[in-house]
Amino acid sequence: MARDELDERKKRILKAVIDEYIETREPVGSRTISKLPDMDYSPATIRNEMADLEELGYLSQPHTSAGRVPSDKGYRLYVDKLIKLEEKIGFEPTVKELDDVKTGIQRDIGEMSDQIRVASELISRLTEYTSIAVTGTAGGTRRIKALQVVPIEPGKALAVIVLDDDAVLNAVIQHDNTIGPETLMKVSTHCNLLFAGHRIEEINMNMIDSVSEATGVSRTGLMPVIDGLFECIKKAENTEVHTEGAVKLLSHPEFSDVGKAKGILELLNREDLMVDLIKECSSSDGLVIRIGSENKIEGLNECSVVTATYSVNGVNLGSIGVLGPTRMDYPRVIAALEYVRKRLTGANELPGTAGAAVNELPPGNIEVRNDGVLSKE
Amino acid sequence: MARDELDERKKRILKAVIDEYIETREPVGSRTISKLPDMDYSPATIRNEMADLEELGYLSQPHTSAGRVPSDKGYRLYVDKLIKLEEKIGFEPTVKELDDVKTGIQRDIGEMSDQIRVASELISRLTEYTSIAVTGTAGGTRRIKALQVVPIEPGKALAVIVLDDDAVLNAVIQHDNTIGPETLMKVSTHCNLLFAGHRIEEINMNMIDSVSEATGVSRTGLMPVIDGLFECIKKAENTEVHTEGAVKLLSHPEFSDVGKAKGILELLNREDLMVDLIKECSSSDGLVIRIGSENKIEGLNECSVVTATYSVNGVNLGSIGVLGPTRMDYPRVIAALEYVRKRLTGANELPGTAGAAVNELPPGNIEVRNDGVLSKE
DNA sequence: TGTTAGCACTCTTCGGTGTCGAGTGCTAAC
DNA sequence: GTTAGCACTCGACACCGAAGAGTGCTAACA
Repeated sequence: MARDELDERKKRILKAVIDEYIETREPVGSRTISKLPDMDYSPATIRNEMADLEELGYLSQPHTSAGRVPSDKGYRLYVDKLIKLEEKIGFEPTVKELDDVKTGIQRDIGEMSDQIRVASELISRLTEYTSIAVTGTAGGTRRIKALQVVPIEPGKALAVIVLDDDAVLNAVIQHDNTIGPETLMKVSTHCNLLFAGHRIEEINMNMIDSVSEATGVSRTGLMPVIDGLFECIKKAENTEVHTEGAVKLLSHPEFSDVGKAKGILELLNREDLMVDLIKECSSSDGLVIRIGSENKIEGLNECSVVTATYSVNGVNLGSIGVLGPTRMDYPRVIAALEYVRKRLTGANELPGTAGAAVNELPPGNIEVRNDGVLSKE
Repeated sequence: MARDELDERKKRILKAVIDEYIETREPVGSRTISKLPDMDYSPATIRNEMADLEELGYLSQPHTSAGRVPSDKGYRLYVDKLIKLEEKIGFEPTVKELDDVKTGIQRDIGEMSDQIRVASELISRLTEYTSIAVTGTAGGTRRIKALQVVPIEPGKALAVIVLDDDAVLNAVIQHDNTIGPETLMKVSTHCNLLFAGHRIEEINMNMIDSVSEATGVSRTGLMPVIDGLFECIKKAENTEVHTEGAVKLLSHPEFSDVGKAKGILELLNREDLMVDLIKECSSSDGLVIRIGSENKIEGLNECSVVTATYSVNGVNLGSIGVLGPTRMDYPRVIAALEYVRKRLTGANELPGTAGAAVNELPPGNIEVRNDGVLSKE
């Protein structure tokens, strides 16, 4: 049936109901809607339309004599078709917040994951929701800029690698005591010369043999060093999960039941689940929105997650997800994630995209509508 | 008046009331106490004693016809004088838990603060309360074991320091481009020779001049390098706060009110406050217990904090605090903190104290009593 | 003198009842 | 197709009374 294609009035009413519900968290009645500006219908008409919308599955009623509440399907339509573009990007953080982005994101050296973490913190503050940052799995695509092996004491050394995105990694090397410090330095210099500019997985036996030849250290003697380098990279690849503003969940009345809140906070601590949750959504380069039961994790059925994946220079930095009740301020969350994308990309001065990033709206999920004045107070 | 010195029977009743209250969280009535084994008095007698204890400030009544609830003063006496030694140390973690200590605490190299963090996690799991780990301020007392300056690219280098407790620290050095990589290596070697074995604050102008002389780099040219070293140490000194098991707060019925829970969880996120809270208690080398209003932080008046400070080889590693409701299982918390102290000290093989640590009970706060069989089911 | 039994009293908890109001669905009129 | 009117439903809230836990006090007892 083509009945699923709503007419304009139904869409307007649905949007009004959802906007209202997002704001008040009260089931909204026909009278409330009919009183809105630019809503020129009587409560009775609205009632009929709302009954239709309920039949179609976009709204539901907590009990017979209550107003209507959006269903997951309703929210889906809302984020896909009903939110206007301006609502999404008409949004600017305060000066203070901008400063934070600068000091946080623009620091030019150090762990790249710091950037995502700071961004996550910012997003949590901007949206007043919990944000989850997942970094990592970028190691494979990054190149070695410099490396050094630092002798610590007999049998112990420290491998230090600087990657091309200025991340500094180190790992301890335990070697049998046959290599003296001077030799180790020579190994270090040669490895640096040979490996710089390459990705870690490009290191091959030829290179190792060449180092072996130049330094007089046997292949097996070199292995602990090579292992140390790999361990560095492994550290960088290790996905890190960072949650920001978890307590904010408690501000939302949907979690005023401690048991419920506890359940979700416990899920937040399950790093494996969070990685799945965020990563699963990060295939696309845009925003992905998961509403209520669309989340596969049990216990998140009353939550929505909006995820954005960030990459700079083609390097995947990580993803940030915003977690809140399904009754979430979607426009604001989308705006915040896109805003930070712009900053993050701009801060790293990727030529050609820095300024344009804000216009890169998520593909597919969002569509611009220019009809009726669906303004929201 | 010497009335504050309670007779044996009052103490027994007080302890019974507190034990009972800790277990059930119900105001405890005279009948309940009189039914306990080894409590050979009628409810009426108990009632009289309880009335006295209330008058003395050790108990209080939520309302006229309710049972009694311990006051902060009551808990104070409880932890100071009433808990038996066996209750405190008769406690062993499971095999799984022991493994965790081993893999976590015994890792022989890396950031020392990891140890405290793992210990904190363990304590939270053992006690089912929230634990707060504060590390740091140890940098000043640690010595440099090895250091290295790694050239990264023109104008940029990386300072790496290994301290005598095997902590590895690094910081980025930005220098004007007058020092070439070879010279930098020479500087590195000379600094390593001169500074190894010293504490960072022992580095003086004489040493720097000596490096300057040997390498031909001017004093001012060397300063960025020295600054980088200091920055490393600053990183180590930077107190880090790590909270474990914050969600567990929500398990306790005293925080079933979301507002209350939120308030405390927000406090937990305030690193500055947590550092104050934990550090303030860490002057002594034993356990410090702060009950309810004894905590200076407003909003923690219904909580107790038990803090232990850990040091190995005279080096202060940090402190761990356990945060829970005043109705906390003090014996268990004390046991857990002492148990971990033993492990932490043992793991680092401090001769002479490893085995004895468990007997080092906190000075002053705890006293052994051998009277009446105050057994607890 | 210390202990205990008995009893009246207090105060919370909880289930039941009644009212109020918001909101609906339906019908009939416009 | 829209709207006014009206009966109906159902949750929220306040009120009431019974039940029960626990107390303080008094008087009797060892």
